[in-house]
Amino acid sequence: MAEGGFTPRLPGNVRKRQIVQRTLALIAEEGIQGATMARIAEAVGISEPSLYSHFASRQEILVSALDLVYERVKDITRAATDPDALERLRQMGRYHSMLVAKEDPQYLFPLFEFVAAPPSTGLREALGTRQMMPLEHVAATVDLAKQQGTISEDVDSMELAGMIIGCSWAEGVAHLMGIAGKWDADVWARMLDLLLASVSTGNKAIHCE
Amino acid sequence: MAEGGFTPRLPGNVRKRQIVQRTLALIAEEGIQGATMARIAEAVGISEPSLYSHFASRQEILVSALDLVYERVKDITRAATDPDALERLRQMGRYHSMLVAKEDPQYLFPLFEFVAAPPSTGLREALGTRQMMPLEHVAATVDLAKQQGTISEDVDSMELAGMIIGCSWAEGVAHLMGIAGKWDADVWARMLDLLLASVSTGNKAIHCE
Amino acid sequence: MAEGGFTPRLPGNVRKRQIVQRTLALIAEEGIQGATMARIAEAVGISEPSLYSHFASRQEILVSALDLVYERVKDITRAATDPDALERLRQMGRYHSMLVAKEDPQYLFPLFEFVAAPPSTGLREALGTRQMMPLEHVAATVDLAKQQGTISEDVDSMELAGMIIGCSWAEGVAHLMGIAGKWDADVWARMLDLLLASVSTGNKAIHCE
Amino acid sequence: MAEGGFTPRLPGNVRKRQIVQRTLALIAEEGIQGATMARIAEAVGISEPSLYSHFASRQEILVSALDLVYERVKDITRAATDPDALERLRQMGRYHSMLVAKEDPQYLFPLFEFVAAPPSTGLREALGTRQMMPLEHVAATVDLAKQQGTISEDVDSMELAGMIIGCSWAEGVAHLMGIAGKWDADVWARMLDLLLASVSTGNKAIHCE
DNA sequence: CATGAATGAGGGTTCATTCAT
DNA sequence: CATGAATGAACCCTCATTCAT
Repeated sequence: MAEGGFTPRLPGNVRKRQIVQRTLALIAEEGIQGATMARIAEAVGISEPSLYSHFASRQEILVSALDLVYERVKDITRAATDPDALERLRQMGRYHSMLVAKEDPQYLFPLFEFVAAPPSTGLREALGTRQMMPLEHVAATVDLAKQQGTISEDVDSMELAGMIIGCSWAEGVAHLMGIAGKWDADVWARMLDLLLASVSTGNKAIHCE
Repeated sequence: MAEGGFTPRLPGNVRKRQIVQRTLALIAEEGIQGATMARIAEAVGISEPSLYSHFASRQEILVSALDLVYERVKDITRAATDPDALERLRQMGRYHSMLVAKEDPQYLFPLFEFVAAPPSTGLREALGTRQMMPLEHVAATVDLAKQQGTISEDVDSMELAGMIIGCSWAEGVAHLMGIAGKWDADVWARMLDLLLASVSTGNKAIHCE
Repeated sequence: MAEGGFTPRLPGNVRKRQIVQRTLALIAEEGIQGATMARIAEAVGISEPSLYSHFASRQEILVSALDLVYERVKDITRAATDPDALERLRQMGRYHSMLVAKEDPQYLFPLFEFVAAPPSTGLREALGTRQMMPLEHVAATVDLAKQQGTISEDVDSMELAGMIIGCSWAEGVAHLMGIAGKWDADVWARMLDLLLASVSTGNKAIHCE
Repeated sequence: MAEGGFTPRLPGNVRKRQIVQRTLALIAEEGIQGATMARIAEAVGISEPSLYSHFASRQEILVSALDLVYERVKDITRAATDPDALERLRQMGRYHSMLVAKEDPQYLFPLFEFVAAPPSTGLREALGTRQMMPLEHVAATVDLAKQQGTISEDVDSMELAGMIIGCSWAEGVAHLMGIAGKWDADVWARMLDLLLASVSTGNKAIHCE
C-alpha cells in the first residue's frame, strides 16, 4: 500500500543521533512533555512510526537525550586542564557559567526537565545514575588537590564535591527562574571562590589565630 | 468517581482551598502534567466541570498551587526569629533542610515542577515573580546583620542573599536527583556555614593579618 | 474550543443501550476486533471520546454486548412454556434452530466471537460465567421431567443438560462453517430427539425387555 | 529481536513449515489477531520482510496454518482402524476427546479461531471447504457400517455423520467456554454412544416390541 | 454551585506491507 | 534468501473545555 516514501534512507546510526539531537532541542523548547513522538518525527523529517525502527519507545529516546545532556557535562570536566587541581575546580565553575550563560539548548533547561520528571517516568532514576560520574570526578580532583597540598586534608572530598557542584546547580536554578539578572554573571564563580577559599590551605579563616 | 450525588455544597473559599491543596498533592506525585482536571476533580470529589465554577482555567489552579508552595517558603522566614540576624540566616538554612528532609509533598517536588515548566506555560514567569519576595527578605536580613555588625559591610547584600538561597536550591536538586544519600543531612547547613563564615566579621579569612 | 456538538443529548440509559446494540451488530459483521471504538462511535453517531462518557473502556462495552447476547439466550428458555418438561426441552431446541436459521445478528455469530476470544481478553471467562445460567435452567427442566416421569431417573441431569445444549452448539458451528446447507434445517432437532428418546421412559432402548 | 545477523539460511520448505507451525502456536495463544507478522517473525527468528520471501501475504500464512489444523483432524480418522466400522466411529470420538483433553495447542483453540473469523477475512470459507473432507470420511464410514449391518439402513449417512461430528464440536465449545469441568471427560463419548445406539441395528429403541 | 453528555485535538503505539540493498 | 529503514492507517485512550440542565 505504502508507495515507498521519498525520505532518504539514512544509515541507522546517523538517524539515531539525529533523532536524539532534535529531541533534546524539543525538550529545551517545550519540556519533556512537549517532546512528543509527532513533534520529534516532524523535526527529523520522517514519519512517526519510523521512530520505532530506531528506538523501542519514547522512553528510550528520552534516556538517550539525557545521555546527550551528560555529554555536555563531560565537556566541563574535559575543559578543565590546569595542572593545579584547585585551579581546575575553579575552571570547571567558570566553564559551567559560560555554558549556562550562552543558554546552550542542550544543557541547562533539558537537564532540569529531567530533574523534575515525575518519579513514575523512571527518568529521575536515570538521571541520578548519570550524575554520579561528574560528582566522583570532582571528588577525585579534590583528592588530588589535597595531595598537591592546596586543599586541607581535613576536608571530606565527597562533601566538598557536592558543595562545588551545588554552586552550579544554584546557578542553574537562578537562570531557570529568570532571576539571574539580579546579579552579575560572576556571582556563582565568586560563591565557588568563597567556598574553595574556606577549605584551601592558603585560607587562614579557620586557623587564623 | 465521586461517591455519588450528594456532594455537600461547600462555601466557595473552602472548596477553592481544597482544590488547590489536592492539586498540589497531585503535582508532587505525578508532576504538573499529572495534575489533570480529571484527577483533580476526582481527588476533590466533585465533577470536572465544577472546577470551572471556582477557577477560570487549569492554569489558574496551577498558579494558585504555586502560591501555596510559597506559603511553605514563607514558613521558613517566619520560623527564623533569632534576634541576631546572622543566626537567623542559619536558622533559615536549618529549617529548609528539615522541610526537604521530611519530604513535605507541598514543597520541594512541586517547586521544581514549576522551575522546569516549559516557558510556554507562563508558569516559570509566575515563579520568578514569587521568588523575589524571599530573596529580598534574605537580603534585608543580611542588611540587618551588617547593621548589627556581624556581617562585613563590604559584602553586597543581594549577592550574598542569592548565595544563601543557592545553598537551599543545591540541597533541593541533590534530593530530587536521588543522590542526597551520598552525604549526611547536614552537609548543606555546613555549606551555608562556610559561606557565612567567609563574610562574617568574625572571619579573618580575607583580611587576616 | 469545542463549539458544543449538535448531536442531540440523549439520556444516559438510552445512549448506553444504543451503543451496546450497535456494537453487537458490528461484532456480528466484522468480529470483535472489527468492533473498534471508531466504528462504534460512527455507528452511534457520536464522537469517539464520547463513548467514554458512558463506558469506562472498550472491554466494558464488549462485556455489555455479551450480556445482550445472553438476553437472546434467555428468550429461548422464556419461549419454551409447555407444561410437559420433556416437550419443553424439545421446544427449546426448535426455538434455537429458528434463532440460528433467521441469522439473528445478535445471536450466533457474536456468541462464537466470544467463544473464540483470546484468553488474554478476559472475554471467555465472562462467557463461561454467563453460560452457566441457561445450563442450569436446562438441568432444572430435566429434573422436572424426571419428577413428571417422562425422563428416566437414572440419568444425570447436568450431563443430559450438557448434551442438549451441545446439540445447539453443534448447530451453531455447522452454520458458522457455512456447511449447514448439507442437511435440512431439522437435522439438529432430530439429533436432540434421538438424544431425548434415548433417555425418556417411553424409550425401551435400554430397558427393552 | 532475532538474535543477530547470521540466521542460517534454511531450505525453503523447512522454513515454510517452521513459519506455519509457530504461527499456529501464536494463534492458539493469542488468537488470529495475535498472530501478527512481527510476532511470527520474532518466533521464527527471521526479519519481518523475510516472511514475504516465503508467503505472499499474512492471509496465505493463516490459510497454511488452517491446513496444519486439519492435519490434526486427519490424525483422528487415521487413528481409528477397527475393522468394525461402527466401532471405528466410537474410536474417532474417543480420539477426539483425547485431543481436546490434552489441550493440543495445534487443534482446538486454533480451529475455533477460524470458526469465528470475520467473514471478510475469507478464512471461514477456507474452513468450510476443509471441513468437508472429514465429514465425508465419517459419512463413508457410516455407509460401511450399514454394509456391515451394524447401522440401520434407514439412517441418512450424511445426517448421522453431521451428528457424530456435532458431538465433537459440542465438546470443543464446552472446553473453550471453560465449563468442561462441569462434567467428567467421558460425557461426550457417552453422548456419541447414545446417538450411535439409537441408530445401530442392535438398538431396539425404535423397533422395540 | 453542580453535573452528565459531548467534543476536537492529540497522546504513544502497532499494523501489514514495500523497497533498496 | 534476507534485511534495515520506512510508511499510511488505524489502534485505544486522555486532554481541557463547553453547554444545557
